Amino acid sequence: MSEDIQSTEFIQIGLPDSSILTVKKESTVYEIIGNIGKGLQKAAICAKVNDRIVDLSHRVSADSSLSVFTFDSREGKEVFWHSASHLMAQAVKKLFPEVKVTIGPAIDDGFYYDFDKKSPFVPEDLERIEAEMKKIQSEALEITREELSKDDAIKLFSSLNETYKVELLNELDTDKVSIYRQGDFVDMCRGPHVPDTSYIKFFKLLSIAGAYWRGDEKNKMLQRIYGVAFPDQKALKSHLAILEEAKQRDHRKLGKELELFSIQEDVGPGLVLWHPKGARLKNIIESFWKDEHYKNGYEMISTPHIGRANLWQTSGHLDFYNENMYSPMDIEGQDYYVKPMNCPFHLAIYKSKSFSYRELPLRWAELGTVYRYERSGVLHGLLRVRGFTQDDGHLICRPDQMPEEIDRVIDFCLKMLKIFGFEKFKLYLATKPAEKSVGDQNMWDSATQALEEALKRTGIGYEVDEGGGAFYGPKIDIKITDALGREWQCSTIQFDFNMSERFDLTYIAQDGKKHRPYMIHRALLGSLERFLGILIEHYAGKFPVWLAPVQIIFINVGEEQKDFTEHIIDKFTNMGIRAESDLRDETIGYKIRDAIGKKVPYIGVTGKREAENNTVSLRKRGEKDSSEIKIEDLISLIMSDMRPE
RNA sequence: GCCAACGUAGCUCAGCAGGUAGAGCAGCUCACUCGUAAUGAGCAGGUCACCGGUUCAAUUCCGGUCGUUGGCUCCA
Repeated sequence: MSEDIQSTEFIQIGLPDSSILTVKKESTVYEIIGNIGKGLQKAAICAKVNDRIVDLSHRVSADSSLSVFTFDSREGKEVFWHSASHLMAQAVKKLFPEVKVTIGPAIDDGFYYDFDKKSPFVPEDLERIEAEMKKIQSEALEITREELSKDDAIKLFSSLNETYKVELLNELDTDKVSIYRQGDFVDMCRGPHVPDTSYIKFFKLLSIAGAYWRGDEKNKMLQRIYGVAFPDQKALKSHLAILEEAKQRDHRKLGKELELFSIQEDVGPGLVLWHPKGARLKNIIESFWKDEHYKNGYEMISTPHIGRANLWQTSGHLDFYNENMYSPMDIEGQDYYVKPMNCPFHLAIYKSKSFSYRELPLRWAELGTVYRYERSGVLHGLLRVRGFTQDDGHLICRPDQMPEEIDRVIDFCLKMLKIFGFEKFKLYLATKPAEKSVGDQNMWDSATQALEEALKRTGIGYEVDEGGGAFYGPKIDIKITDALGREWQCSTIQFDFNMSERFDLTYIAQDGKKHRPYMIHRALLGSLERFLGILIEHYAGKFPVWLAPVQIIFINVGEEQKDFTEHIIDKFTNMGIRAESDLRDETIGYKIRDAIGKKVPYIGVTGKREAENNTVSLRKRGEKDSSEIKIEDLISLIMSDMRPE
């Protein structure tokens, strides 16, 4: 090559900090990163070259932009975990050659791989697989990408008897596919991947589960293995610690320990029994909820648990929600159904008189207990039950009032959730379901648009959940993030053109004619059962004073202070403070320990000194030291925390 | 509903190559009267989820049912 064209052998790489790096043409991404820094080169997992995420072995042949992803980025994690799933698949194929591989993606907090295996994996298999993975990891097998034609790929995977891969290939409409090899393992995969198996240093296989091929219950059930992996030991350990912490906070465990609720076989799965302390908690939330609703312009209404078939026919539930409803009961020859939703009753109230445009908007709310058939396998503590109390509400308004009503309800909702200690939210716009929906397309379009505009006005940002709407309309769902960073959906704001049609709702407008109002269903906490389950885990059972079923436990030091302690309890109880005493003939250390286990905000010790001074020795939750406080001061301390904010 | 695991005292869990069960905690009684995370002793507590089969004998083995758990599908 002559001197004068040498310049064309170099290309320019633009970095995110807008600096330019000049490198040799056909350099690998890995080499280029080496020019940025050795540390980054070592930590790099994949990179984005001109908006395409590529392997580090990717050769760059023209001027490009480049950004590097380490494990700390979402992209880096995804590639890392995806490679971990391949490592696991390779180990499984080695140990169980007869197994067919299917797919193995990264998920939010780890990865899985689905295998078709005749006899399911047993827990001991996980250890063997982990050991094999360790071996392959230490061999540092290079992970290489190849591109080949679809036909060649089909031939390849047919020869390997990987029928699932062949099935996937047959459905691809591209001509060229990529495969990745590591040692003797080959998988069809878009990639990218880490450069070699040594990257996947620290991992743990967590669980085995059945999963349908392609997520369709009509298909064969495959064997799924879940795992996590990290580039360093500390991260793995802290991840496992979070899993352990989640176990400790499990609302089913705490619900039992703190005597909040039970779900019993003889009563029925998915049916919650609220014990005194749990009912206390639930009642506190309910009365707070009612107060807030009155303050925010709502009226409370109250409706029955069952209704005649006619009602459910009119509402469309018998046609569209039947699989979630329980069989009817016969009352004097008429079919009655237990309610799966409250709305038909609310609309029946609306129908009972005629409304002027001046009376709108109506905001009606009810803590209505509904019953839905849930398949046995989906029940889960308080988070998924068959009977639950919705914090339901319906807004009926004129079309011109609609945007403001949606704004108001979103605002109300976020305020409410913040009061319960949730700070992070995600908003979703759920659009028309592909199958099973009512109402014409225009209605769907305009309703969806109205919700979307309201979402935009929040300024929080939102995602679209395509096809996630209810059969009767599009909706906004709000997800909260709890203390452990887990997301939960509670709130839902659902547009409903359909129900007002079906019930023929009208109001008299200024023109003296009947017009159709708009209707919104909304639940802020969702289901009280689920919300309480989430709250228990969010607070790890250590409820703030205003929610704590027991706010203070008094412990007497000796027999002589029994009367004094009982006198205090009476006083506190009269003030509406939730106080208990432990007057047992036990050592104070024992009773303190017991009270700490109950996670109450305050423990008050009453001994000789306190009885003489009319004080209490106050020990706050989480603190080891205590301090003497006057009874009156203690009362005002607790009283000042009786309401949130 | 599907795949897998599990179901023993109020709770957490041992145990049983088949001979009707044991611990700790909680409970009760007694003694101790105690100053901030377990005082000591004693007592009581179980149709080993339920139904059926094999067996001289089943908590143990086999089958079914119910329930729970981890997922899948579905969802507040």
